[in-house]
Amino acid sequence: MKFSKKSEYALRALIELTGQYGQPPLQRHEIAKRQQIPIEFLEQILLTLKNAGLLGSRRGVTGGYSLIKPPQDITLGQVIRILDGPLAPIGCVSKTAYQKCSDCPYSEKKNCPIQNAMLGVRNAIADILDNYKLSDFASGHCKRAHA
Amino acid sequence: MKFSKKSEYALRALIELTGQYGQPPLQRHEIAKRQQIPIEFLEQILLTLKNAGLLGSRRGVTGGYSLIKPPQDITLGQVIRILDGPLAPIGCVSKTAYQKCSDCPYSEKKNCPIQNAMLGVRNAIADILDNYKLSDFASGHCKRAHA
DNA sequence: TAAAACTTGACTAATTCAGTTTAGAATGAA
DNA sequence: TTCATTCTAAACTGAATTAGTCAAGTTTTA
Ligand code: FES
Ligand code: FES
Repeated sequence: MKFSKKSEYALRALIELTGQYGQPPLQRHEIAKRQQIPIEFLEQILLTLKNAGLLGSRRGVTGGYSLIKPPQDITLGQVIRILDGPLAPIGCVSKTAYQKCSDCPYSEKKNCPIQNAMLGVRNAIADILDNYKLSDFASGHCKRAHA
Repeated sequence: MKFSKKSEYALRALIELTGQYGQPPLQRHEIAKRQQIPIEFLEQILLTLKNAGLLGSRRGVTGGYSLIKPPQDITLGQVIRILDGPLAPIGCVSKTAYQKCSDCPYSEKKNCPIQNAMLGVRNAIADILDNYKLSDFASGHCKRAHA
C-alpha cells in the first residue's frame, strides 16, 4: 500500500513549482538540487506531468518547467493517479479504472464483503486526496481525516 | 496503491474460516475450491497467517485450518499488515513501521507538507481497517468512511 | 501401513521500480 | 551563424516484488 518514489518526487517537485507560480519557469536542475532528486529520474517525472497537461515547458537557455494551471486547481489525487494509477486498493472499487474481480465468488451477486470494506477505504483516500490542492501545501493546511 | 493478491486471497479464505468458527477445521483444498484460489499459493498464505498467530492447524486425515481466536478479535488491518506490510502510503507516517525520509528536505524540520497530507490518508485507512472485524464480514456490516 | 493432510524451502517467469544512458531538437546569447 | 544550454524521447538496466509452482518432507488416523 505504498506510493511509489515517482509520486513522492512529483509532489516534492510540484511544491517547488507552486512556489514559483506566476514567475519565470524553474529549471530541472534547480528542482533536482533543492529537492535532492536524481536529475534524470526527475526529468522522466516532469515529462509525464507535462504530457498529462499539468506542466508547461520552455527550451533553451531561459527555459524550464512551470505550472500551467493555478495551484488551487491541481489536487494530490490527480497527481498520484497520473504516476501511480488508481487510488483504490482493489480494482472492483475503483471509480476511475473499475475492473471486475474475475475470480471472486461474490463478484456476481454484488454482496462481496471485501468489496464493501474496500469501497470505504477507497472513498476515504479519495476524499482526502481529491480535496487537497497544491495551494494547500503552501499554507501548511491540513485536511482532517474525519471531523 | 493496490493490495496484493495475497491479501485478497487471505481475506477470502478468512471469510470461509469465519463461517466455520467453532466447528471442525476446514481443509485447504476445500477453501481453495470454494474461493477459486490456486491451492499451493493458498497454502503459503495460510502458513503465513498461522505463523502470525491467527490460525491453528491439525495434520492428518481429519486435519485442516481453523481460526485460533474469535472472529470479532481479528481486524482487516491485522491481516493486511501481515501480508502486505504497513498501511501507510509513505514510511514517515507509519505508526507500525516508521521510517524517516532520508532525502526529503522538510524531514528534519517536521513541517513537511507531504507528510501532513499523507498522515491524514494513513489515519483514514487505519481507522477503517483496524475497526473492521472478521465478524463484520458475516453480518454484511459496512463501516462508513465518514459520518 | 498407507492415504490424507499439513510443512518447509527452493524455484521460476513476468512484471514493476528506480534509475541511467543515449541521441536529438529547440532556444537564445555571442 | 554558431554554440552552449535546456528540454524531449526512447531505449536500456539491475534489483526487487508478485504470483505462483514444485519437490521432498512430517504427522495423523482410518
Ligand atoms: S468482488 Fe472484488 S473482491 Fe469480491
Ligand atoms: S518527511 Fe516524509 S515526505 Fe517529507
